Amino acid sequence: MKKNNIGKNFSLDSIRRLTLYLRNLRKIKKQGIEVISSDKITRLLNVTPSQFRKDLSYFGEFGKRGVGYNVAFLIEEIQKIVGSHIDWNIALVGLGKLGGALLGFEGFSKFNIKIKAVFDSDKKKIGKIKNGIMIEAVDSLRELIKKNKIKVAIISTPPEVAQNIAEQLIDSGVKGILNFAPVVLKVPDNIFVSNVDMGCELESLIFFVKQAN
Amino acid sequence: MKKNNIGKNFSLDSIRRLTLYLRNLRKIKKQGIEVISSDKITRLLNVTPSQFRKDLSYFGEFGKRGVGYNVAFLIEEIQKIVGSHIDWNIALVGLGKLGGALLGFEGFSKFNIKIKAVFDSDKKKIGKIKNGIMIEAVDSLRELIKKNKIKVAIISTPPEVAQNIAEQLIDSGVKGILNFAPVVLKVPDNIFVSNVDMGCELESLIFFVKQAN
DNA sequence: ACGTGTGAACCGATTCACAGCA
DNA sequence: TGCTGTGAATCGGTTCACACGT
Repeated sequence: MKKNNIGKNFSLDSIRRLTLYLRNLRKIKKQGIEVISSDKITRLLNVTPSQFRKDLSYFGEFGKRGVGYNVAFLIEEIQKIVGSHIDWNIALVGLGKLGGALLGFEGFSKFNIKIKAVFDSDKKKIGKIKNGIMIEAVDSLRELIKKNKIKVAIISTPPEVAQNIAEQLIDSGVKGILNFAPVVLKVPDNIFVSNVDMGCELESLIFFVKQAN
Repeated sequence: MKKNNIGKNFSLDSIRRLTLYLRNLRKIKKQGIEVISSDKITRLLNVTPSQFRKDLSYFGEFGKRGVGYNVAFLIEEIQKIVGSHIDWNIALVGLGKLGGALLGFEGFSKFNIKIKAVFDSDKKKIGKIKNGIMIEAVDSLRELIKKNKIKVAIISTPPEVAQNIAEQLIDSGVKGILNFAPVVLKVPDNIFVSNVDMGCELESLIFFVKQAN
């Protein structure tokens, strides 16, 4: 039995898939299914059974040979692995259209992610309350990030200011950034950045569609 | 000299990077820089020089040995490769907060991507004009997608209806889907789907932040 | 017999290192 | 000399195939 060989072999994609499994296991549980095999669950997910098993094997043994996985148990265990059994507070910087959409996005709460602080530079917005949370001035970003010990933030600002915001965030203790601004952020090695670049995404999709005629 | 060995070795990521190069080359051009080496440009992009050169090599020879790349020329050539020298019409299905943000997203126009049709099922929205485009009923999706010969669509609907919408789109000739709904779409092999799953993205980011303490 | 867990084989993408040309 | 273009080497992630436990 191997346990917690963290940092060994698993990739970012393994973890992304774990979160995907988690969401789908919850669906499966709601349907009243109590035990499921790697074969059955992965048919819904565009993942191979062996990849599912391998992803889990990095963190322990959760199944029963000859039987499959107990759905409720596996949900618990994956939650422990990815950490979504505990609330996690994040910040959102830039409350334009996209920021507003992210603030209202229900998908985060499924993972116990709470947007705890929201920042914008527009004086018309500052001080107002949206989705039950007060919009703060970017000027108070450092102070509030530190005070709330926030470690993860979303950047949905215009591209021109994204690098500067990133630096302020990192300076205040943030270790992970989900970046929606279409720029490549320059950050130290110990900071995790995940980019969602919708323009590039769509453009490369169009490329493949053209290729295929 | 090798040319147009399309379908040979390049990956989805190669193409994504090409679109990234394109955007950054435009910035570089604006700064008045006329010639740039793979080494200089990739310093800004978290890409290695050899990867930059390899990505381009799949499509031709665009640089001068001992010199570098002519910025304006390279922009032209990459535009030809990814196809953003010609307007490309897409559809948007689901005009919630996220859909609204996408409709107003300026990043698409840089790649000459135009949202040509917008659909929603909310009767209060149908018939209204937003960002200069009329919101259509989902009931007329098939008809309008066919009529406008739209090949690429964005799904930003609630997860429950995403699969059904995808099927309608594919049925009407759509070959590529950018999916924001947090579900795994089941589609035929010849259809390209790119998923943007913000919940999973953020959750896996949190995982790595936790790991690192 | 059945499905997991996992080392080994495989495969594809990245990086290396150098030949080739300005 | 300097930097590109690219075959070869390397690296890492996925899949295979089977031993193992139930």
